[in-house]
Amino acid sequence: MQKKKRTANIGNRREDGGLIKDVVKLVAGYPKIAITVDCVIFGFDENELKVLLIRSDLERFKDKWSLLGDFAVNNNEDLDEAAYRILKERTGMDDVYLEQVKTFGNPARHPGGRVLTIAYCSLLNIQHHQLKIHANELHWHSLSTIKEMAFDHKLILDACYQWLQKRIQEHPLGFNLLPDKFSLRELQNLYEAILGVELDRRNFRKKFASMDLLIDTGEMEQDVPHRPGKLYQFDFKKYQKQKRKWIGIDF
Amino acid sequence: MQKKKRTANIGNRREDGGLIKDVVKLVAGYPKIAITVDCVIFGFDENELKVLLIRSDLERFKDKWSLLGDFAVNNNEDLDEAAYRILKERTGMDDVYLEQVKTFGNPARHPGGRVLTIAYCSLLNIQHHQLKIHANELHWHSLSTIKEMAFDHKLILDACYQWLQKRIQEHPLGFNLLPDKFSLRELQNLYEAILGVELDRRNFRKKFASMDLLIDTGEMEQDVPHRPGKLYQFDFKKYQKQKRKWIGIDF
DNA sequence: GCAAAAGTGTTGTCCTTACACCCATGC
DNA sequence: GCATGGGTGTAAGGACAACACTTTTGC
Repeated sequence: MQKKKRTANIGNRREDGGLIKDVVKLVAGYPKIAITVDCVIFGFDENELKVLLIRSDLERFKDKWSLLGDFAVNNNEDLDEAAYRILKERTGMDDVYLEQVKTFGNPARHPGGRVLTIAYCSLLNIQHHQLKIHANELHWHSLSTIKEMAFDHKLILDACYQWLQKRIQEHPLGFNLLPDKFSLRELQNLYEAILGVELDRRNFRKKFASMDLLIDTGEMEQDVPHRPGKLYQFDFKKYQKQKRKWIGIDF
Repeated sequence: MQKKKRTANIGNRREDGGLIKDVVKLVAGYPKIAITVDCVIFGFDENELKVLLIRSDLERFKDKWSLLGDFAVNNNEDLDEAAYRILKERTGMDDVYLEQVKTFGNPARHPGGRVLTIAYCSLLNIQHHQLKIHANELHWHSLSTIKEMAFDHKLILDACYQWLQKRIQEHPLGFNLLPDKFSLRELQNLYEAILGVELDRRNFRKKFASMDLLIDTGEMEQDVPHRPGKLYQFDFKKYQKQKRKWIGIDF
C-alpha cells in the first residue's frame, strides 16, 4: 500500500512499456532469502505412528526436538531432489516416499533471520529402512508424546499429520509404512492409528476385498501367539491403471 | 553423496557436539535465493472458468501470458500477506479468497537464475471485484484458451486447476466465485464448468437442499428471459459450526 | 483347553442415480 | 402461445454400518 512506488521497480514490469532484456540482472536485483527443506518422516511401529526427530543443536532450542532439515536449493537441484538428498544425508535412508506438503514463511519463525521452509512429508517402513546415521540423537518418537519443538516445527508436524490423515483416505500411501507383505490386521491397525478411530474389522476387510487391490501372497504370519493371518501385497500396478476420478460434492 | 563433507558444515549441526549460539551468523552463512509469490486468480463468467493473466514483460517471453506475481518476502510479511499484497497491487482488488497451493523450485524455471515460486490460488467474483489496474493487458482468459505461458506458469496453472477441482468437491470454496446472492442454476453451472461434467439438475438441487446450508433470500432473479429462479446465500456461519470430519477409505 | 486373533454374511439404512412432467416468465 | 429454464418426487441399486459365531494357532 505504502509501497506502491517500490513495486513499479520491483515487479517484473516497467513503466515505460519496454521489455526487459537482461533477466539475470533483473533477478540479481531482488532480495534473496535462505531456504530450508524440512522432512516430517513418519513410521509405524508397535501399532503407533512415529516420527523421526533429532535434537536441535541450536543453543536457543537446547533440549528441543527438531525435524530433519537442511538449508537447500544451493545446488542445481529441484525441491524434490533436495528433500531426497536431505533424507539420505541425515538418515542414510534411500527410496522413501516423499511429497511436498506446504511452505512456511512466517518472518519470525527462525531466530537467525528470515528463513523459508518447504515442508515435505515422508513415509517409510521402520523395519526396512534402518537408520544408518545417529547424529543428534536421531530417533523415532510416538506422535502423541511430542509437545514442544524447535522453531515452528510443531506447527509443521501438525500440518503434515493432518495432511496424512486426509491423504491416506484417498490414496494408497499407507502401504509405504508397512512391510512389503502385511496382514489385514496390520493394515487396519495402521488406519486406526493414523485416523485415531476404531474401525469394524469385517467392514474394513470387505472394503479392501471389494477394491481387489491386495494380492494374496499365499504366505502366513510367523511366530504370532494366535492364529496366523494371511499376508498380502498391495497391487500398485493395478491401482495405477484403474485410478478413477471422483465426482461428488461433500462438505 | 559426494557432498558428505559439505553437509557437516552446511547443516545446522556441528561435529564437535557443541551448540550453536550465533544463529544470525548461521543463517547469514547460507546461500540465499530469490522468491516470488504467484497468484492463480480464478473467476467465473458467462458459465466459464476464467483466469486473470498479464502479458509478460520479459523480452524472452514476449507475447506470452504470465500469472500475477512479484518478488516477495522482502518485507516483514508472512507468505499469505505477501500474496494479498501482490493481489492488491496488481489488480486493486481486496478481500479475496486466497490459499497456498504448491511451491515450485525447478532450477531452470526462471531464465534469470534460480527463483523459487510459491503458488497461491485465488477465487473471486468478477462482478464484485472490478479491476482497478490495467497494466500489461491484465485481463480475464477462458481457461480452455490458454496454451503456452511464460516461465513454467502453465504448469502452475494446471496444478492450481487440479487443486481447485478437488477442493471444490470437499469445501464450499465455489461461492467465492459467485455473487453474494445466486441461483441454483448458477451454482450448478459453476460446478459443471470446474469439474467438466454434466450434473443432473434434480439431484444437484436435492444435494444442496439436504445440506441445508443455503439461505433462501426471498428474492428472485431479475431480467431473465424465462421463469426467474430463487436467489440464495451460502450460510458460512452454519457451515463453520457443523464441519464434520470425514472418515472413509476410497482410492 | 484356553487365550487371542483370524475369518466370514446378513440385514437395515442411507445415499446416489436415473428419469418426466407441470409452472412461471419474457417475448 | 411458445420458448426457456424453474421447480419438484419416486423407485431401484449400491454403499455403508451394525452386529456374533466358528476356526486356527501357541502356550
